[in-house]
Amino acid sequence: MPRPETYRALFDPASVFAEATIDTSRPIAPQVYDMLRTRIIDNRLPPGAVISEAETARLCAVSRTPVRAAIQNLASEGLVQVRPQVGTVVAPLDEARLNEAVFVRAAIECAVVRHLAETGADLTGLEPLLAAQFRAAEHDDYMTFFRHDEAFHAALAGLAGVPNAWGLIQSMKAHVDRQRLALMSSIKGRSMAAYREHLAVLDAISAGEADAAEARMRAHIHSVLETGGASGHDPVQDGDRRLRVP
Amino acid sequence: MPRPETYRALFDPASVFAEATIDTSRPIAPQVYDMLRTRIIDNRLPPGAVISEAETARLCAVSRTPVRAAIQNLASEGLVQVRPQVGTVVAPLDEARLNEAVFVRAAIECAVVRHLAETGADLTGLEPLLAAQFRAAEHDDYMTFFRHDEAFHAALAGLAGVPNAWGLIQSMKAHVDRQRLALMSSIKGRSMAAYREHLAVLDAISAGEADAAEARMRAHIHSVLETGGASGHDPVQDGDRRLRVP
DNA sequence: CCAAGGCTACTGGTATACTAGTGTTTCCGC
DNA sequence: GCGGAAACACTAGTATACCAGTAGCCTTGG
Repeated sequence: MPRPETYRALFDPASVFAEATIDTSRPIAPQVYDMLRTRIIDNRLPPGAVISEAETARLCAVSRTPVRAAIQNLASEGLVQVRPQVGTVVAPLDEARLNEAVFVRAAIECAVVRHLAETGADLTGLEPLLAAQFRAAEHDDYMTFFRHDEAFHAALAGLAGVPNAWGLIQSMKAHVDRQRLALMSSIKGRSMAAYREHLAVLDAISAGEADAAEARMRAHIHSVLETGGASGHDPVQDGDRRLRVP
Repeated sequence: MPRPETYRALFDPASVFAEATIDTSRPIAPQVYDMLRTRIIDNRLPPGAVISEAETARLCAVSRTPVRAAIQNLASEGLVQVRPQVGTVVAPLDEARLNEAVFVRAAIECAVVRHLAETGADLTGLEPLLAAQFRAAEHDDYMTFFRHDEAFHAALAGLAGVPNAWGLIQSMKAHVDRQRLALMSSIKGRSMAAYREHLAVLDAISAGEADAAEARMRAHIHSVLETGGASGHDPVQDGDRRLRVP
C-alpha cells in the first residue's frame, strides 16, 4: 500500500485548502504565508500536522519557490519546525512558549500604557475601534472581536510611537492565539469582558494613572492564562503515531 | 561606459567579502545570512548600500536561491528593504526605530530582572560570563566585550524562562548595534562602565530589590542613547546620488 | 538646446530540475 | 517467524532558467 497523502495523516486537505485560491497576478509568497498562518492559528492545521512543500505547492497550483519562502517565514516565527531532508511539521503547543509570550507581551504593553499615561496621550482616535468591539461583543462574535482587539492593541503601540513592537508581539501572540481561539470562542461573554478591560485601561491612561493602567493591562493580558492550561490540545495528535513530532 | 558594479557604488566588494568563504558542505543560506547581517551591523555594508542577489551569489560562489532566503530573513528584521523589480538596499538609520528598539528592549529586560529579583534566581551561572567581560573591558576590547555582553543578556532571559525573548530583542537590537558599534568602539572605557552596570544589576537581583534591579537595567539600556543621536551617520550616503534610497 | 519616448540592462519573483540525505518498507537469509 | 540489510520513496536544499517590471540612458523630433 502506498504511503497516504501527508496531509491526510491528520485531516482532509481538500477541506483545509478549499477556499485557498491564490491570485497569481499578485505576489504569491505572502498569500501562501497568510493562508498557512491563518490555518495554523485557527487549528485547521493542528500541532503535529505535516506540511509538505511539494504538496502545498500542488494544492495551491503554484511552484515550490513561494511556498518555501512562506514556510521559512513561519519557521522564523516558530510556528513550524523545518527538519532538513525530513519534513516540516506544525509546531506542537508548548506551555513554556505560551507563558513566555504572555510575559513578553505584558512587558511591552504595560510599558506602552505607562508611557501613554505619563505623556497624556490623546485617545480619541481609539473611539471607533472601541465601538466596533462593543458591537461584536454584544453579539458574542468572538472572531470579529478578535480582529478589532488586534487593531486596538496595535493602535496603542502606534500611539506610543513603537509601531514595530506590535509586529514583534504578533509573532509571539500567534502561539497564544492557537489556544485562545479554541478556548475563548466557546466562552460566552468573554468578548464583553475583554471590552470592559479595554475601557478600564483607557480610563486609567486618561486619568494619568500610570500604575493603574499598567496593572490593568497586565491583568488583561494574563487573563488568557486563566482558562486553564493546554486544554486546547488535540487528542488526534497523540493517537496518530505516523506523526514525526519529537 | 557600462554601469559600475552595484556594490562599488558605496564600497569595494573585494574587501567587504574578502573573508566571505562559504562552506558548501553545510547549509548555505544561514551562512550567507550571518555574513550579510554581520556586515550590515558593523557598517561594512552601510545604510543605503545596494545588495544585488545575483552579485552576492557570484561573490559567494553560490546560487541565488540561498542568497534570496538570507535576504528575506534580513528583510523580515527590517535590516534591508526589498523593492520588487527595483533592488534591495540596506535600511537607512532611523532614529525612531532606534528609540523603539531601546523602548522594547528596556520593557522586556526590566521585566526579566524584576522577575529574577522577585523569584530569587540563582545567578552563579553568570560568573564566567562576567569574568570574560571584565577581561575584555580591561583591554578596552569592545568587539570582544560586545559578544560577551550579548551572551550575558541572553543568559538573563534564559534564567527567567523566556529564552525566545532574547531572539526578539536581537532582531530589534540589530538596528541599535549598527550605531552602537560605530560609537562605542571609539569611546575609551565604555566597556568597563557597562561591566560595572551589569554588576550593579546583579547585585540588586541578588538582594531581591526588584525596583532597583529594574531601574538599573533601564539606565543600562538607555545609556546607548546618551552618546547623542545619529552621529554614526555615514556622510558617503548623502554624497552618492546613485543610491536609490527613498 | 531641450524634452519626450523608446531602448536596454538590470532587478527581484517564479518555475523547474537536480542533489544529498533520511525514514520506511520490503525482501532475503537464517 | 524473525532480524537485518538494501532498495525505495519522499524530504528539503540548491542550482538554473525564464519572466515581468522598473529605471536610467540615449536617441530623436521639435
